[in-house]
Amino acid sequence: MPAKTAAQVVEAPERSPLPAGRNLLFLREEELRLAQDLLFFGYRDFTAGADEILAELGMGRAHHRVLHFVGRRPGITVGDLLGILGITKQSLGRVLQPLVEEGYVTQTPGRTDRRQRLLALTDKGAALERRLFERQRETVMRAYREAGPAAVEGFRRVMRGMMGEDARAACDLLGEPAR
Amino acid sequence: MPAKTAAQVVEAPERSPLPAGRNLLFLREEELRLAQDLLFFGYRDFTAGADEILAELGMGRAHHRVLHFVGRRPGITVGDLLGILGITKQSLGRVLQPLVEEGYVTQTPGRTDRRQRLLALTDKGAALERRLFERQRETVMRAYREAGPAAVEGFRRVMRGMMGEDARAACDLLGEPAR
DNA sequence: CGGATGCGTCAATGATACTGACCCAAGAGG
DNA sequence: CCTCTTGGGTCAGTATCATTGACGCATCCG
Repeated sequence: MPAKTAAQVVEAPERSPLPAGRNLLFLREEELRLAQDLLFFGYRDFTAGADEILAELGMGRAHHRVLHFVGRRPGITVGDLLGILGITKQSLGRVLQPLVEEGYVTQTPGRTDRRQRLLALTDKGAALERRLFERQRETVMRAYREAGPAAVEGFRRVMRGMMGEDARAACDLLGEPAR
Repeated sequence: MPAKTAAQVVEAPERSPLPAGRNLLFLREEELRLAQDLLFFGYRDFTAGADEILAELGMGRAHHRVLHFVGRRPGITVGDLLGILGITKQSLGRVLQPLVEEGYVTQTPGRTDRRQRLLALTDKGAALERRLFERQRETVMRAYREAGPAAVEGFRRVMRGMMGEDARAACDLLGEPAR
């Protein structure tokens, strides 16, 4: 990952009578309105495909999130998963319990601390997660292909910039090599 | 069943230090996993600030969406708003009715078609919408400033690419000059 | 007139989230 | 051994956001 801080100030004033320097310091109203629209529609359509699959199985988006993050960090503790999802123990329990009962997720006691229940995907769980992943891959790959590699890097930087400190740390951890 | 045809369609001209073959597939998978993480955390934190304000007023995200899109297209019909939001009449009614009763939104009969109820924000509604807007502006402005103008353009292209046809059309309409 | 359209509303259901309280088992420290 | 804390599960109640199906009403239109 190139950690370039190249902030190109040279920006063509497309449809704006404002000077370029001001664009950097003052986010014009219409730009933010557009961002709101993009996030609303984009996020909705990003999740739409996976939602269909989940609905067939009587699951919701929350189940997918559990499958995703458990798949990303096998052996994660319940407490860490709660921190990532930002929900309460009870909310997680309502989703996690069926996933365990139906054989998508395993719970194994921690070696050093046997109070912990380390979570991992079963083959069945990994298969479902992959199915959901592939569906979303179509959506994201199309967007990436249309937008081009440079746009993808920009997308990542902006999305990351909207995250708070906690989310950034959690996101960084998820991207690291095997724990 | 990987017929070699699919694997060989990979674009050749890229002479970057990127590894090829399996590693390329691995990178793509990791890229998409990262995209999933970014969208989850980014969208959540993007809406978090406005959600706090809404919670104080006993409202939810759905109320904000109505205020946003009605403010964006004053005089919009109920049917058009339903199309944009992608929800049912009943779901909208449960949110819209309180907004009208509490004086955030007005309903006025259409001039040409008196069956229509054209929606618009009152001063009170516009003030609340602006309050929510300013809160989100802080989040997005910080992200835009950190990422730079080129990244912002990339972000827009990618988000737009993830939208379906309907959402793109709706999004384009919203960005057009005053109807 | 009769059908289609725009809108509101009824009832029932489900997914996702919350708070507060309580319990159990296991680690940590006196 | 005996508390205190921590990781985890669970119960009860509540709220928001969404669904489907059906019905009513006013209005537009051929």
